[in-house]
Amino acid sequence: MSVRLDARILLVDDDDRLRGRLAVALEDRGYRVFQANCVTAAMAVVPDAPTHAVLDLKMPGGSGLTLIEPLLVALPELRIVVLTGYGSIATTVDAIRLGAVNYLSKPADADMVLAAFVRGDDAPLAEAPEYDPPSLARTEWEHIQRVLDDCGGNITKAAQKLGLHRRTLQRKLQIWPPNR
Amino acid sequence: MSVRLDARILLVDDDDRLRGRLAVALEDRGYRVFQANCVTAAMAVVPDAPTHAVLDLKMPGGSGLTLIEPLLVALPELRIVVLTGYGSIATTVDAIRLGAVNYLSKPADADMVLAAFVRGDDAPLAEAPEYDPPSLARTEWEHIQRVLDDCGGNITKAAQKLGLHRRTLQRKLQIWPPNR
DNA sequence: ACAGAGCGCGACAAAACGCCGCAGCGGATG
DNA sequence: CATCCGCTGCGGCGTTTTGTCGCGCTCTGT
Repeated sequence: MSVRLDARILLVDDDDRLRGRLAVALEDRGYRVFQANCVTAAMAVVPDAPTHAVLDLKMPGGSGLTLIEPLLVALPELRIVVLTGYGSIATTVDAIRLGAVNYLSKPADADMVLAAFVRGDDAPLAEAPEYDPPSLARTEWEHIQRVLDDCGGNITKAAQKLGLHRRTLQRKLQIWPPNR
Repeated sequence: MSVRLDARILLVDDDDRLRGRLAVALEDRGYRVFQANCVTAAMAVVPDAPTHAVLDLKMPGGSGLTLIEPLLVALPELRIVVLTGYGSIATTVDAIRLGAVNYLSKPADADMVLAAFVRGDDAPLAEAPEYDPPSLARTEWEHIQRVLDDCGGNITKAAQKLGLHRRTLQRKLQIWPPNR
């Protein structure tokens, strides 16, 4: 199952570059895309009747969580996916309870976004315990990727947010890309 | 806001020790507690009309996720919290969509469980995502704690699941406990 | 009583890390 | 245009952390 081609997708993210990249990728796949960089701009797109929406959580004008309810009131059929820098259980709970169909952590490409919409479409799987604890190296890698993305690829900032030396982050990134 | 004292709490977990500890702690606080160690045993408690439930995800007889729907059909007012070894965004999404009110990662004590029920009671917060990226050391520590708990405190098993040496885990645990 | 599994810990080499400095490279700023 | 500023990539070096052995101890079960 996949997202139907006549879907109209609304992207809400204050990061112009990331949002732009995602928009292009989705348009390349044949979808109609609307963009907004803040909460108010997002509500202004309502008349265009989007069928799907990607909401960033961390925006200057307010969290994407606050958008979910009004959007669903205006467009009850809207399928919302929440996108955030580093996934947290707490915000996941809030997002889903508010009516989002899925939750993604950055970095997320177009295919991941579309897959997230789909998972919301079909019946809940309600299983797949997939219980192998992720290795320490794996969680470290994922967290580094998230923070790096959150810093817009700025290694220096990411390093200090992660609490390690710039040189060390540099070396980790140099050694690890093979796993990706 | 807190859980009312006449609540009847159902605990479903195959780990007898953990479940037992939680049961005692909840009973000490004055709550009526029912226990079950598998899916079928849990359904057998339905006639006792529990008002709240804590479901473990990883059980031999099947995932706690599969319990959510039938439990809610039988007891529509039931407030369900899902408890799991290491929190995953994917299972959180499934759990909440299936009707759970919250999601917890082990180790979780009685107060955390009760708080989780409450968060399900009041209106969704939908704000304050507290956006400070957790340091690498912090996420490492939390993940280690989860896996360690999942291995029942067995350092040897936890070490190999984490992909590092037993001696190394031992040293990390020796240096860090102050943070806990 | 004995085998098996874990734990705690010492020792030493290998690997990773913190830290300094230097050169190159765009983007502002005057 | 010259200049400053912040970021990157990289080499080197001393320090810290890991990996890997091995030993003795305790606990559990048949």
